[in-house]
Amino acid sequence: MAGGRPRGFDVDEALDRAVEVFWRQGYEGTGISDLTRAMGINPPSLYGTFGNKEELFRKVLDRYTDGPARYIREAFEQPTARAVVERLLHGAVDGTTRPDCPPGCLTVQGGLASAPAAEGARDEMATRRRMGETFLRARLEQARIEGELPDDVDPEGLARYFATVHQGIAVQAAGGASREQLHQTVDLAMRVWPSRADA
Amino acid sequence: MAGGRPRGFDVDEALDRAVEVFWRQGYEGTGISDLTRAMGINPPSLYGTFGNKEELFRKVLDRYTDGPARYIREAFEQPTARAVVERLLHGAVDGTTRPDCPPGCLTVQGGLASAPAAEGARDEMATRRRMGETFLRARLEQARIEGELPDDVDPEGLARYFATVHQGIAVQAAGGASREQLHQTVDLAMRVWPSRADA
DNA sequence: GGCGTATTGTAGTGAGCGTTATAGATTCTG
DNA sequence: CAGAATCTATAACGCTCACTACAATACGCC
Repeated sequence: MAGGRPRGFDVDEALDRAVEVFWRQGYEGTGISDLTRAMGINPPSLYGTFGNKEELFRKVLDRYTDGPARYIREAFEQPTARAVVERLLHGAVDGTTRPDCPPGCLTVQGGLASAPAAEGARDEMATRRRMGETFLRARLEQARIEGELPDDVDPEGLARYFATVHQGIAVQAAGGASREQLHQTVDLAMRVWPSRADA
Repeated sequence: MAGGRPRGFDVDEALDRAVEVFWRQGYEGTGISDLTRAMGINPPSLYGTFGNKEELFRKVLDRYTDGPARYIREAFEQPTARAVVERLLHGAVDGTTRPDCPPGCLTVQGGLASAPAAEGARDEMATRRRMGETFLRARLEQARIEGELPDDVDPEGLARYFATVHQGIAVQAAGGASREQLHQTVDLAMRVWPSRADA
């Protein structure tokens, strides 16, 4: 086993550049030349290191989950279910309106419709969106068991509502809505949270 | 002025086919060959009749507004602002989950991120999304003046909230959510509607 | 130093993109 | 029927797409 010529670029740094390009232009709107230019490498380096466009995109999604979309995992560390949801939605607002990043959410931008050739990437994005909703639903079920939520609340329906708001925020941000405006929207959305008086 | 050879296809019928293709595959995911195949015509007929891809897409958006998205205009015919919003959101659920059409909303699918070349189409979709929100805001302002809404309500913020839910529904539908599930989501979202007791 | 190995830049692959030149077909006018 | 006008199909345009052969380069190991 020998050494071989060392890689001339930092993999994570290159991934960060790729995240931004896919984020701004979507999967289908991004060409390999856009990526190589932003990453500062040539096509053979890209293919040698990341496989192909779709595999690179999956690695970009992972990097996105651990980076700009870290707020999702962090939200679930909150002590109460209500705090989890508040943190999730307000975090989404901050994450989709960062001045140094494209507006919107990587897993939504261009992940709704696509040519058959991009089906793999589209399905991957849909799966990741569903995962967040599933986690939230489990957290709400736990909250009902623990008494934080009334018994007559439907955790699945409530989780879907908040997921809908979450994704709506991404569309709003992509359309140019401001951070302040969307934080206000989240405050409104939180009014749906069931109070014990409701039941 | 002479007659010339008559057109061998129905323009509106061809537009309907184009609507469905763009709806399913997005603007960038749709090739001219996809369109000509679905419309049953050849490229010169497409270009002679509709201009080019972007002009065709604008005509497709118009046709979509008068067809599958008719519910938006119709919602504003309701007598009260609350009924307008209810009709708007429940109409959106039905429109984005039609069994005979692609799931989701044409003005959202692929309208969030794109290559610079598709900027025109993207801007057009963003503008149309904003229009609905602006109309709704005006209707809510009117409702406050007429006393249907309390004075301390912010029509702009409330309109943005419902627009967020509206667009979130489109993402949910594109991801496979069912009609029943989303109608339930709308019922939850409507709980934000301000009651006079709130103020 | 020489060998094996991994990464590099250059250049190019076939396929598909949006678009159009060209010529034949079909209509109305005179 | 002659001629102008319009739409048609075939075929191709230049360009970009995702992807890769190839040969040169830079390392660890013996």
